[in-house]
Amino acid sequence: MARLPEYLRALHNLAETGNETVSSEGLANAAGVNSAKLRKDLSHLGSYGTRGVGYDVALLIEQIEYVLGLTQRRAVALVGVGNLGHALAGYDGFASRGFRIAALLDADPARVGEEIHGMVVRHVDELPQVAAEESIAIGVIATPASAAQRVADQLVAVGVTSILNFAPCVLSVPDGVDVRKVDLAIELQILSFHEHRKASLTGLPRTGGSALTALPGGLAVTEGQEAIGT
Amino acid sequence: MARLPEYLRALHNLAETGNETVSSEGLANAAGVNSAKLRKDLSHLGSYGTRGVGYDVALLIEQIEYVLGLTQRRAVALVGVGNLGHALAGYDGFASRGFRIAALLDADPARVGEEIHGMVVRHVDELPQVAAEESIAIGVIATPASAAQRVADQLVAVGVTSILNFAPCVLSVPDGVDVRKVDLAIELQILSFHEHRKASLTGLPRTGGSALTALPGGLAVTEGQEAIGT
DNA sequence: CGCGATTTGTGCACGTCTTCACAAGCGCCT
DNA sequence: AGGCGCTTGTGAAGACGTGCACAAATCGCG
Ligand SMILES: NC(=O)c1ccc[n+]([C@@H]2O[C@H](COP(=O)([O-])OP(=O)(O)OC[C@H]3O[C@@H](n4cnc5c(N)ncnc54)[C@H](O)[C@@H]3O)[C@@H](O)[C@H]2O)c1
Ligand SMILES: NC(=O)c1ccc[n+]([C@@H]2O[C@H](COP(=O)([O-])OP(=O)(O)OC[C@H]3O[C@@H](n4cnc5c(N)ncnc54)[C@H](O)[C@@H]3O)[C@@H](O)[C@H]2O)c1
Repeated sequence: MARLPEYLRALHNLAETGNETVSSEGLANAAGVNSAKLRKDLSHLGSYGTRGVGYDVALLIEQIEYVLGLTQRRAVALVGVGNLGHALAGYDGFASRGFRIAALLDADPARVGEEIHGMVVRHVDELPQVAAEESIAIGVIATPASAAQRVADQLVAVGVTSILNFAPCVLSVPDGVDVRKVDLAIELQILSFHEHRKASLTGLPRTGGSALTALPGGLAVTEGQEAIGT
Repeated sequence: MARLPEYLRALHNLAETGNETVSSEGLANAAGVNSAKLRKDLSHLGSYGTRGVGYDVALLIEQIEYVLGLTQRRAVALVGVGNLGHALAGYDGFASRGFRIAALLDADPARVGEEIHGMVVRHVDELPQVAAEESIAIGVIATPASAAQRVADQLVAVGVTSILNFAPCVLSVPDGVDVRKVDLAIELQILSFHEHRKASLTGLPRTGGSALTALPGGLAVTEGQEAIGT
């Protein structure tokens, strides 16, 4: 499930504060989900809880990390060392979560050779060599949208089967290749939508709203963390 | 729906390439979704298509932008002008998608006063004044996780009801406040999970796998763009 | 004017996810 | 040893999202 990483982070926090065990309710709170949901999720990866006690934090971390494939530190290739790429290259959250930036790549000759956080930027056409040197598990695309598809093709060509795409466009990849997208503008627009909806509700409490704003049941925006109680 | 922004982007692309109308299938392809799903989505905001012809691109853009509340350019306050904050501040995708960075805020005195892309960084404690100057619609948190909850509280205190959180932690906010989270590590871990699963399947084709890797029906990871055909 | 090609809008069925509620199990205390 | 409180694991029901398949509607053309 997509919630496993969330649980993992919460578990690490708990481990740091000295907790040995945690109840489903406690962990659910820390991860911001329903406790029944959490129990069902965990039950899917086997039974690692003790009734009356809870889950062993260390054991659970181990199990989740195994399921997520974090037992091996995966190599990440970052393509596009611009505005965003610089920030990503300097992000320590990679290393602390089981990943390692193995290469920085860019197409701009002016950028190639530049050293960022101890890593030298190489040209994107060197991708085959980079992949030969060490197995790239994940490719991160931080180029403009116009170049994203081409970069994706290059990544796929050297055997990368997982891509994280920051460019605002859809990528076409062969079967067996996973693509996940992070699009800032989409997130903002979803928030804007909610703002608009909230404004319509408070502003015109009785008109019923147009068919556009007051949709039947409200437009469901999936995956939202949405208004966790105080 | 959360897919509306995706449609909107595809529509803008189509408009730029001179298309007047688009069929549900065409737009679905451009947005990477099923055509039936797209039609159902669009039908929820009223009927703006013409049978036998398709949808009027310009009209549809207008309608979606209205639903998303993009008719007014919303002001965004960015809190935490560090590594990531700098990249965000320089991102032109804000402006081109209906948003405007109205303020840059940070707690570090060394950062306050710094000028980034024509905007001067102000202290986070000036948030009330900033909010008074102009109505902040959305707050973006790009601070370390340890400060995120505090910043969220400050944002809520000045009336912000939509928050985009880049810090890897769950935020507690009152009812009526929407929070969306972008967590890079989670995205990578989901990809890692798929990598692990793929490796298990090809490596041990017949063992059936442990209960951990070969879950019944496979673990569903929602929202994935996942392997769109060539 | 009528007909066929095309495309939308939607009823329906199916699978998935979510949540409640509770029995079964475990540990602790007496 | 037994009882009691707490917590897990799960069955069942409901809500929800998805996709198929088709009727209704529109346009262009003869
Ligand atoms: N800056 C942000 O905060 C931000 C936020 C969200 C999404 N994005 C998206 O991330 C992408 C990058 O944004 P940015 O602000 O860093 O842009 P940028 O222009 O600063 O950087 C893009 C980099 O990609 C390189 N590049 C171009 N074509 C390439 C190719 N074919 N192969 C390899 N490298 C290539 C360029 O040389 C440049 O260094 C854009 O698609 C943008 O929409 C940016
Ligand atoms: N850098 C990345 O690529 C990246 C990617 C994903 C997520 N993140 C997350 O984004 C957040 C920021 O990352 P970063 O690399 O920019 O870190 P950073 O340390 O470079 O920047 C953090 C900034 O927040 C400021 N800050 C600290 N406390 C504050 C407060 N109470 N109020 C206002 N400002 C405050 C600091 O002064 C600093 O300027 C972190 O939570 C990180 O996990 C970063």
